[in-house]
Amino acid sequence: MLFADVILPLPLPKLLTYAVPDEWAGRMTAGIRVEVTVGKKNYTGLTRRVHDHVPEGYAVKPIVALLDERPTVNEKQLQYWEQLADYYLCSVGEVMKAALPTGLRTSFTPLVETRVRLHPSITSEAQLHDRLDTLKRAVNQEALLVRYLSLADGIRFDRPHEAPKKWLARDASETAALAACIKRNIFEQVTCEVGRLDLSATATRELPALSDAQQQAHNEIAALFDARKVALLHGVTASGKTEIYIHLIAEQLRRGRQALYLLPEIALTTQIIERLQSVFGAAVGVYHSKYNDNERAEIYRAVPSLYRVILGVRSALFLPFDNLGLILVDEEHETTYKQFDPAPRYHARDAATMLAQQHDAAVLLGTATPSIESFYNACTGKYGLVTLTERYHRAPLPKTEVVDMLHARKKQRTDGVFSQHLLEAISGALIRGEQVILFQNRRGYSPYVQCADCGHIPHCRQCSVSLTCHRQGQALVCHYCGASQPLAAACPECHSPQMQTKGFGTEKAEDMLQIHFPQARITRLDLDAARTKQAYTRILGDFAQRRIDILVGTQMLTKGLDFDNVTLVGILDADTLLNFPDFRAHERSFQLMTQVSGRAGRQQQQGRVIIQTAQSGSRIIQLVRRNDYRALFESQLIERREFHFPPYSRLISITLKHPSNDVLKQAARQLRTLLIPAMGARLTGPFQPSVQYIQGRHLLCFWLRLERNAKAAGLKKHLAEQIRAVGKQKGLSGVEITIDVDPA
DNA sequence: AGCACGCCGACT
DNA sequence: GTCGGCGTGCTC
Repeated sequence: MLFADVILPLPLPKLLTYAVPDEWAGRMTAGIRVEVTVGKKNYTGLTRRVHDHVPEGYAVKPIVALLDERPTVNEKQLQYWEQLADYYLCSVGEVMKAALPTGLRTSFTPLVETRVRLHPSITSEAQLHDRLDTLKRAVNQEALLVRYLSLADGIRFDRPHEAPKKWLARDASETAALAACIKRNIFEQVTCEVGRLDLSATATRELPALSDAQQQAHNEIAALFDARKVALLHGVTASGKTEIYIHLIAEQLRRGRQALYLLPEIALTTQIIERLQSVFGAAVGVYHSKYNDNERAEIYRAVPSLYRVILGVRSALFLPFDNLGLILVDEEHETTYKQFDPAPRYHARDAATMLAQQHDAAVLLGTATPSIESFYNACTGKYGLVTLTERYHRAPLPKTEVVDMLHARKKQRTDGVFSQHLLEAISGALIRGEQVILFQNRRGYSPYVQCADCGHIPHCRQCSVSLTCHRQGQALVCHYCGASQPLAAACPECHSPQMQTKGFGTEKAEDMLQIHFPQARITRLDLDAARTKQAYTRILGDFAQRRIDILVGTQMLTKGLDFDNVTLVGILDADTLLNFPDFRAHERSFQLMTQVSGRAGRQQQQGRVIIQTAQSGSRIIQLVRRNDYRALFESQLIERREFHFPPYSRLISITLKHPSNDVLKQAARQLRTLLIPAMGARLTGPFQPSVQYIQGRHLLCFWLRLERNAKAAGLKKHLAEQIRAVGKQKGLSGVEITIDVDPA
């Protein structure tokens, strides 16, 4: 008698065991999708281990159905899932949910097409002519046959050409004629499975030539790969990292190995897809959250057989690679690589190094602004560092100017949110026919509204945040729960009609800009303007085609887009970045400002960056101005060491949520009591996060700082057990506790 | 995650 | 006296 331990898409702490019916015993191995019953419901699960240990203490249920002939998930993948579940403190089932495309967990429907072919009773030219003669004056039917023959491009009677019905019969009369032909046994109809994948790309270009600097960097990277080291490529913006990537990928393909090229969600544009396809043709597969369930399932299936290069977002790490030789993590510093909401809360950069170890594959992290963690790893010798200090084609780095907004306001050298200095620079650029990018890291019209008479600020009913004003005061929106309401004309407290918008977001900036430059073509690029992928692509396309003069947007603008006519970048309000309540605020603001600055400047002309801030003396602002990453790194290290933050500790954040503040506090006290004996000073909290309740639930947080050594694994296991124990206590079962290992 | 079980308040 | 609220526990 055989049994199988099955991974299920449920938050269960362990696997469930099912009996394998004898008829399937021969085919049963790990990694096979099965349908099983849990309680009263059926789920698609995945076999992990097949064994003959008879389970005791419960009645074993049989596997209901076998969904695969051969494993859908290979042994390497299964081990990878377990490694991630261990590291990120979640169940293997939760990893499976992230890893297996939904299309493979539900019924996956292949795309079918009705096709038409010559009836099998027609086996020779003579018979075809006989059948044609029976048509007599049915001109439509005859025309159809002629079209079929031209589509077929020559007849083979043993294996007649199958023409898609939609190509043959394009309107009602042709459809009627086709039906008549089928009735006359001239044609027969067949249903065919067709793929959804577009495999039409062809390689049209040779490998790009590398400059001396690129070649040098390439050679250093190759040497690090030989030494089995992760390479960190620190290259200034527009230093031509992509050409190096293409060469490294080509080398893997020559060795018969696969390459995975990871990008943050938003940077996966047609620009980069086309660039890779032009060199590698149909060997390039793209894996993206914008594809639907069925398309993703097909790409998954095509990875071992068809694709040699995968360009994808973080979930592409879970594709069934059989011979992975290289993982590129571009824009390594991007926080969107960290999955936040459902578990597994994994970081694609770190998960990539784990995957690479398993495949003995090389890893290259690329960025203009390395994360403190990665640069630290490079400095301590864990990673190897490769630096590109000059821009491609020797284009100069942009010149950065800082406008002290406090001073400018005093001297009346401002107009609304703009300094005269910035307005003059924009004006100059427009006159010269050059394009401008303006960055404001806040969407909406204004971050809050306030009554001029009583000072009242409308807040969200469910979350402890002020409501953001959108569409020039047409709506008040909560950025945490999404709730939206119209902005009342009068103050809800004192009925004064003086509700004023305070501060500014991208919408207000766009409006005010249009007043200053009525002739200019101005467009906004933020989450609201680019709700769909089409809208996003259209705006970028219009900007690239110079149909837009000024682009105003949030960090969406910063993601590695290259436009060759942008000479001016304005950062409208650096203060919102600098004052963010987070230990990474300075690192982040340096990254954002540097990345957005990198959009300025074209091939031979130096670009210009203007930063507006009330904190012109801020060290971070000075470092951005000098483009001094090293100094940023050194200063951050001092802070991180003092407060025991990463890279000097492994940080785990624990968040408790509950509608009742009292229940929440009790749960937090309990958890602290349970953890303190083993954790001691490693545990801090509970403390209130900057947003105290979200969607009607109060929040409390803990921080756990673990040593960067082997002891961490034991403590992590202990943490998970104690959290489960809190959930089992009477009255506390409703408290939701989430663990975030290495929070972004 | 779902689902059943069970212990308390408001109804015919 | 019963209906149904959701807190609790289990799923193989």
